[in-house]
Parts: sequence; structure tokens; C-alpha cells
Amino acid sequence: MNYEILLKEHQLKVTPQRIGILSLMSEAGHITVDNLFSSIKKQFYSISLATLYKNINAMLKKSLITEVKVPEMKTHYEITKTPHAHLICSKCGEHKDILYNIENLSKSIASENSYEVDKASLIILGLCPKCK
Amino acid sequence: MNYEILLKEHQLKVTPQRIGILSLMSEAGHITVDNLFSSIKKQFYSISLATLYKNINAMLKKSLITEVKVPEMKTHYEITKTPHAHLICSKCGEHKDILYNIENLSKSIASENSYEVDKASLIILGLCPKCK
DNA sequence: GTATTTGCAAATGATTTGCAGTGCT
DNA sequence: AGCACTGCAAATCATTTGCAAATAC
Repeated sequence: MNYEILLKEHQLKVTPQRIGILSLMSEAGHITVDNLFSSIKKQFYSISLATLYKNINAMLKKSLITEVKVPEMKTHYEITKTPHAHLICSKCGEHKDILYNIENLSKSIASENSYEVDKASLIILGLCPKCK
Repeated sequence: MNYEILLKEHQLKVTPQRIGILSLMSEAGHITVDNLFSSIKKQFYSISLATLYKNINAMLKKSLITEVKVPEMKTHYEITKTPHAHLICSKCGEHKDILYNIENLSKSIASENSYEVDKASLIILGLCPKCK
């Protein structure tokens, strides 16, 4: 994936730090702020947490990345993909994207209640095959 | 609802503060820590935030209450009910419980991936009829 | 060249902990 | 009586802000 183009497409300036953040996020699939910070410090020794937060917020605002709020866990961040569900192991933290289109379900629930959907989140917590 | 019995059933001691927390939570349906704190101070002038957090954590551990992590919003708490979906207005904050059983869906997704479901959360954010 | 981003330090906000006193069973 | 709960203050953890120097375009 070309992160420079991705950033430009979202009207964000290209900086080495941002490319680093995106490549780590892409590699991990999903990542917390803490883990992202300790990983990225290996590339940018003097990067600050403030910079990380500022960039996360800038990319969230442009919807380049998405926050995934998980019950009982820290918030995960991922590069924005087509809507999908999340299956997460509460023991080892394995986090799989499930190609289940939650748009149909959320749209039908919303329209039954005269709502207009903005976004939907389906998160399933459980034990993965190895941990159970 | 009888909160004294509810507390005892969950092996928690009965205190006036806990009854206050539960009745406010029940009345509101869903509530944030902040709102709960400002409401409960009307009943218990000198209650402390620490007490509120301790009680929330104690009741969470016993599953008497449930946390609902909502994208872009503060965490909501509710008295534990049968599994259901959440439909929330991103403008006015109206929060409806939807009697849609997400257990079937989450179980089928989990079993396809050899997971064992612990809990599932379906949250739909959008605009309510009044706000759109 | 101008505007934005970075990194630092400090400020703010959220949650937890320790402890002495009180209340529940 | 004994143990858990409350309230306070302080500690910790998470996130944001202001500012000067560096960088993107």
C-alpha cells in the first residue's frame, strides 16, 4: 500500500511519522496507542506521544483510520476498510476482521426506528481456538 | 425493581449509594459516569467520584451492570439486560435498546471461526427522526 | 515563503489507590 | 465483631494544549 498517496487523498500532508504510523497499523491490522507508541519509537527515537495523538486525531477526522472501541479492552485503531465485524479473543487478543456486511442489518434496524445510519459496530469477544 | 434484592443476588452489600446508582441508571436507561455523578450528588451531597468508580467496577465484575462503549462518545452504563442492540443518535444522544437478538448472529460468526462467544456488542450510530 | 507538523513541557481529564473512619450483616 | 464500603487526598494513567524550531509543499 502506498501511504503517501493515501495521505494525499485524504488531504493530509505526508510526513515520515505518518507513514510510519500507517505502516505499523497496516502490519498489525489493529493496534492500541500504547503498542503503536512503543513500536514507532524504534523508527523515530524521539517521537512524542503528543505527535502520535495529534496524528491519530487528524487521520480519524479524515476517516483515513477508524477507532474500534472494544468492551474491557483499550481502543484499537485500524486503517479504514469496508464495514466489517470484529472477532476478538479476550485471552490472547487475537483480532480477526470478519467479512460480514453489517450494513444491511444496521440499515434495517435503523429504518424500522426511522433512524438514518451513520456508522455501525459489531464486536464479538470470545475465546479463540488456541485459548479455549 | 427491587435493588436490594438485585444487589444481594449478585453477592454485593446493600448501601444507600448503590441503591441510588442503580435507580438512576434504571431511570436513565443508559448513563455516563459524569452524568451519574452529577445526578447522584443531589441525593448524596458528599459522595465522591472514587466511590462511584469503585461501585461501578464492583457491579461490573458481578455483571450486575454492563458497559456500553460507543464510538465517538463516552462509555455508557446500563443495568444488565438480555443481549440487545443499541441505536444511538449522534446528535441528541437518544439511546434506544433494540430487541434484536445478536446471540444467533454472534454464535454463527464465532463458530465459523472456531471461537467460543463470551459477549457481543452491536452499536448503531445515526440520526434519530427528530434530528435528521 | 507560508502554513503545518514536530517534540517538549506543562496542563487537563479520567480513573485508581491508600487510608482512616463508618456502616452493613 | 469483622469485613466491606465511604470519602478524602494523593497517585497514576490518558489525552490535550501552547509554543518554538523544523519540515512540507
